[in-house]
Amino acid sequence: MAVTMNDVARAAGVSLKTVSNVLNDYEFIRPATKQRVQDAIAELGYEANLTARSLRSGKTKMLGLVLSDLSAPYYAELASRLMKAASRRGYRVLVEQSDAVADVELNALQGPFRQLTDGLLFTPLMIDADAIAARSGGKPLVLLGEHILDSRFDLVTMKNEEAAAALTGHLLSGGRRRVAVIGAHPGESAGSAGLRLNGYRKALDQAGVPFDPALIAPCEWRRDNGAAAVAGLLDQGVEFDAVFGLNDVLALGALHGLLIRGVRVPQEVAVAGFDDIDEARFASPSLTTVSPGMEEIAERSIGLLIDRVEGRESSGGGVHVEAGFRLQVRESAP
Amino acid sequence: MAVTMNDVARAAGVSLKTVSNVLNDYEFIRPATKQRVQDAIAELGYEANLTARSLRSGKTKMLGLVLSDLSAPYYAELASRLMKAASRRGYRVLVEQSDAVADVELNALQGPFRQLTDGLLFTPLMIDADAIAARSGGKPLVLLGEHILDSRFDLVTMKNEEAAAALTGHLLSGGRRRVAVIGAHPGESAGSAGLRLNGYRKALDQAGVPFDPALIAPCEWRRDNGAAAVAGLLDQGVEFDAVFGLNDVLALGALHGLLIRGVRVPQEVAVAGFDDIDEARFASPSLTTVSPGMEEIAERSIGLLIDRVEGRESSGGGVHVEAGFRLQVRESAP
DNA sequence: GCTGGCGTCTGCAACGATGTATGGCAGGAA
DNA sequence: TTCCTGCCATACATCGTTGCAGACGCCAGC
Repeated sequence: MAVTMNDVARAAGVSLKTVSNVLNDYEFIRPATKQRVQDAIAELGYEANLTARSLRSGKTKMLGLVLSDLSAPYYAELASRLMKAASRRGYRVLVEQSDAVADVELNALQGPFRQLTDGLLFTPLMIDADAIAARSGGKPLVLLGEHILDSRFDLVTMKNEEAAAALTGHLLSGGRRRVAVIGAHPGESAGSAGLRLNGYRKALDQAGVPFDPALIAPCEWRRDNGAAAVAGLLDQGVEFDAVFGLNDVLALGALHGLLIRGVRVPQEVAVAGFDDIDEARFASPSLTTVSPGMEEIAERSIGLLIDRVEGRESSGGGVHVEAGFRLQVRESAP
Repeated sequence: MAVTMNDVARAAGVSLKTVSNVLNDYEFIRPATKQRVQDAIAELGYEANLTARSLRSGKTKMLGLVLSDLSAPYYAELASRLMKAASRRGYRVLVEQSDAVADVELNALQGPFRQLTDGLLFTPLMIDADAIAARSGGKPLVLLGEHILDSRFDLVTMKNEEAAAALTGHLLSGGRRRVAVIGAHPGESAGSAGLRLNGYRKALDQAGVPFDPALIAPCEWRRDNGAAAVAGLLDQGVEFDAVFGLNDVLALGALHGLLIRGVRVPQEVAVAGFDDIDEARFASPSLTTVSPGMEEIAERSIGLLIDRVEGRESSGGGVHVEAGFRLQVRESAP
């Protein structure tokens, strides 16, 4: 059997509760007593039973993270950073993959997963604000990403529109005039795809370059779709001198698709992405992209969530954080 | 407050324990009683309190996964698959990143992390078998990877040596004679690097090609090191007509490094990797590599661990599983 | 010398579930 | 009838911790 607080109490010649008080930094304990208890703890190798503590206190010191797929590089990096940020503050992160399935997202909000965690970081993809509001009980919830913009919820996001505009502006200032966009989600305005497309259009307007719907290729954000999309454009005879992949894996897929077809990058077509995943630096040619300040996103969202969990942040309305971004100009679009 | 079993019992007009019995599929319950209880559960929206259940039963239905860095593509994909495999069997996975720091690895074996989980999947990098044996308490433990080969422990691994030999054989049969190896770990024989290097040497021997130490570039398995290593070889004037990156990110880094220096792949130098991460298919040129049967690794290791946890597998000695592999021939080394 | 307050420590109950032991009530065997 | 056995349900203790209320001793103040 494991050593319990009772064993420690007996060994130190104090009551159970005094041991508990020592462990919880209760103020009024004589230094001598405290020392005796700590010695007993060390001697017996006592470790607090986290399950019992959770049952009693109602806190698990775990935070939930819901995202579609941990194997996507952007999410993998984000998860890694979030876990480190949480760890620094004494929390663990429990990850749930939704596979972008609505039912899974709903269950993560209220099922056993929620019960195991003190607060939730949630990337909603398939469900809307009302569904979230209806399901999410009293526990703290911070949304990640941009699919929901609702004053009821805390949200940590990036400057999608500005960053996309800056990136498009960079392409235009390099003399490109026909910038294809890959990965649009038609009809969506609040999601990353919609916002980034908005930024693209704004940059075109500002430069006086006409918008051509033929240049917009809709698809899901998967690597192979990037390659397929440029192949489609080439096959349809659509002329373009630059490609803006709405995220990096799309752009990298597009890069691959172009090179396969013998199109030179960046001489004939420039390619740019969004996210600045590790891989972007080491592609050939290396990928021009936007760095979304992931470290800031991780730090701020964990900070905000823990503040809520521990009752430090209690402003009623949803707090809205926008992390900064940085243009990473590399070989694919100098 | 949340609904408890007591509320359900009252609503159904039965005792607390009867509700518990219904939930745990106890055999002798009258169908009518069972129905009444289930109705009450549905009506009140009762959900079992997992923390209380854990405290009482001593099981958490969580498995621990210790790896160095979740943002490495190989680990991200592995973690994703492990989580799905666990989920199918009613378990969750709690991930701990060790950053390849010995202390963190040791603490994962015995600290609070261990307490939160019913069993552990562990990728040891910095600590040896004796350290593991000394720290790991009575709970089930399955090792992943190849740094430890000890009959005391269960181990799920891949056929590193055979696969590396097959890959090297492929390069040789394509007419290459000077195959550089990137990512060796000098002095290591049991780890992935050592085993893969062994396979390389065996394939050379079998083909009667002499081994040249000048072709072996030691470095840590990071993307940038791949590029740096080929640059180093080129600068030193070492001649080579193929590069074997001991994992894919090294190979991709090398690919990048070669292309930057104007070396044509595969015309002048062939490049091959190991792991078959998603990115390998979409590199330019696409990367020849070895697919290590990750799905099988995930399935077998989770299966083995849960068998241990639930007491189905109780053979004393360590079970040793080797997943199959497949050569993925692509453009970088046709 | 009594009261009041402060510092220090203690006992009891409770968190919400499950294991053990046991108690009824049938119905069949002795 | 009596005893036993099989089915169904219950009461109580228990897992290891923390919150609450209070007890105890000591000193200051009057």
